[in-house]
Amino acid sequence: MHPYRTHTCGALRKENTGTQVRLSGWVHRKRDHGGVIFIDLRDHYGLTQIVVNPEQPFFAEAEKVRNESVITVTGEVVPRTDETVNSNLDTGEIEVVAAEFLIESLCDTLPFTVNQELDCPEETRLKYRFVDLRREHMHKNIVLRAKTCALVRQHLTEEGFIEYHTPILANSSPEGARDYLVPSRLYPGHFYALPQAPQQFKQLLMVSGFDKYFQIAPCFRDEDSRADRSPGEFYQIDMEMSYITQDDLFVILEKLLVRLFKELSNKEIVAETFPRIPFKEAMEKYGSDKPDIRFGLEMVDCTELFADCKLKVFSNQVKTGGVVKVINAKGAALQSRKFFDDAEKFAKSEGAKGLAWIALRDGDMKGPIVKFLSEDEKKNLAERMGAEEGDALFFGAGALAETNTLLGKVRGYLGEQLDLIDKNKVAFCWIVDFPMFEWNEDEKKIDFSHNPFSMPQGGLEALESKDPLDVLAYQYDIVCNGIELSSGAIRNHRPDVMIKAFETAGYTEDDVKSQFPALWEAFHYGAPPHGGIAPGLDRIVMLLADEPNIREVIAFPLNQKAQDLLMGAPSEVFTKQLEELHLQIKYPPQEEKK
RNA sequence: GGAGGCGUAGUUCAGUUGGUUAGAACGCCGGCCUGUCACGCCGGAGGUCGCGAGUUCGAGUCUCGUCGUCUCCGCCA
Repeated sequence: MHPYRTHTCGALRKENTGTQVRLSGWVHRKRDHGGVIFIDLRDHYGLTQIVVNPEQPFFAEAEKVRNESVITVTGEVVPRTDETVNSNLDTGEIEVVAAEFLIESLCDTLPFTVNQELDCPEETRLKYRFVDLRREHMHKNIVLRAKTCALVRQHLTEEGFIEYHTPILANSSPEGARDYLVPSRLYPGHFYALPQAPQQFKQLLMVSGFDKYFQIAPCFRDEDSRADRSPGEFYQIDMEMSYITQDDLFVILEKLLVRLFKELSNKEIVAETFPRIPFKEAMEKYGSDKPDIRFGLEMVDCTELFADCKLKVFSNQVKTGGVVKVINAKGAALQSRKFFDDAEKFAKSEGAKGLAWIALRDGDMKGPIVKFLSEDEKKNLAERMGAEEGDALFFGAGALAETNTLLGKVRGYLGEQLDLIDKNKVAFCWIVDFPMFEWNEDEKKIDFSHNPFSMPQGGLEALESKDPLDVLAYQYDIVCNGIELSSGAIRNHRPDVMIKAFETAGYTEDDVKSQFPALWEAFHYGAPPHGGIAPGLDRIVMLLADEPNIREVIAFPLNQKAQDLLMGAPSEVFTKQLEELHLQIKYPPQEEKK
């Protein structure tokens, strides 16, 4: 076997002039001038130009070698003349003149190009992921992901955290997402479940007397995918701490996230202490519990201004307990009629009955609804909204929750259409004070609105004295640019408070005991107050890399239908394997086995 | 489970009111070229227009169905 490289393809500089080197890598691009061939040789580290002269015995071989074949070249480092220096390359001041040329392995005709990143179907990219990952932006993303993990470990270790490993073969949990099950060979009819999150384990570690826990934890959920949600599996930066308040935790997480974005992206962090927005306020102002606060367009309640309005769409809502909410799109009055029509079309596509609007131009209010408004109503509206010449107002009217959500979507739409979103900024916020319970209209009962293990604000006293629907929880979300990075909570570590909370949601003490035996037991043996959070690693890397799709930051993602097109998972298994596991397959009617 | 967008060469796309042999760029194959760096020039191959049915003298184009794919809703710590 011949020796491989002495240097990488990103290493050589002018100072290396005159040395004999050996480089190995992929043929990134070839420029064949007949008399001389230039090869851009690529490896993980960079590109180096190789020169092959015609008198060499391997010249014909070099002419034939296709892009993405792997070669090893030996030769001298030669400085480039001033005119031929390539300032786009780190190694652009030199080139290597080939004296030996070895083909390590050949490349077939490619399914898509590596040296030009043209779009191609994701299906093809996933099937040839090993080629796709060679492309610069994918290669960068995966490296960025590794850097993110390294920095998380470094930072959290410096902050006194310890990384733990929790089981992958865990137990099925009754609430939450659908589990991935693993059949047990030793116990017929029994199953492990892959963890949806190491939630209970990390809480048990706190009870076990450890203090600051973290884990870059794989999580498995059998749910459908989205652009920002990978199917099947994803990673969380899972954290838990004892003796901590909500505010303590916020400071710790702010430090981590600010450091990640400062060191790994060029983006401007809008505020290093993230605004804390109560859930209710977020819904009122942004119509979302994951608002993008890189832009304004906040919704303002104008309900009472339209109590006696001639426009029935508004006044009827006011009379029947609904609301009228308004957005002031500053400077949008001069947009075309099509702009307003499109906005209404968007609102309708989201389920709105319509989208009223008013444009302030030529010193007056213009728009289809203006004729129904009195002078007083116009004046009060303009005052409430701070509306001036050049602004455009958009209206949502209806039941409170639906109007908030709908107009919130319109807000996002307008933010994009009016180009108000600065892609170079990252705006974090905390959503706090989530309600502990919510009303389940279908089943006519009170449900937990998020995590049943959150500590209610005010503890036992609040549960006993307040209307359950008014009880808030120490439950919070961290949101970045309109993407939810994580939920978290100060946990409920008191069995008495737990029983009361579960009773409120219609469960008995026995339910708690039987469904969550480990935590229930553990909390009877001295449990410290504790809390935590678990920001999604993939989503963070997605934001750092500015990728719109989470699969762009995962080396081998499943496709939308939870298939691995490269490896062929999921696949059928041998009958013997099924027998060992005491399993029999019952196919759905249309999919009889061939 | 539901809705929408898309589906034409290996890849990205064009393709007129339905009308002759479906085009371009990149890639591939062959030839020419000694300083390029998205090298250049000449030539060539490559297509079941996703699939099936229908309307029509005639369908890439219109209709219906079906499959695939992406996005969204449902679902989701």
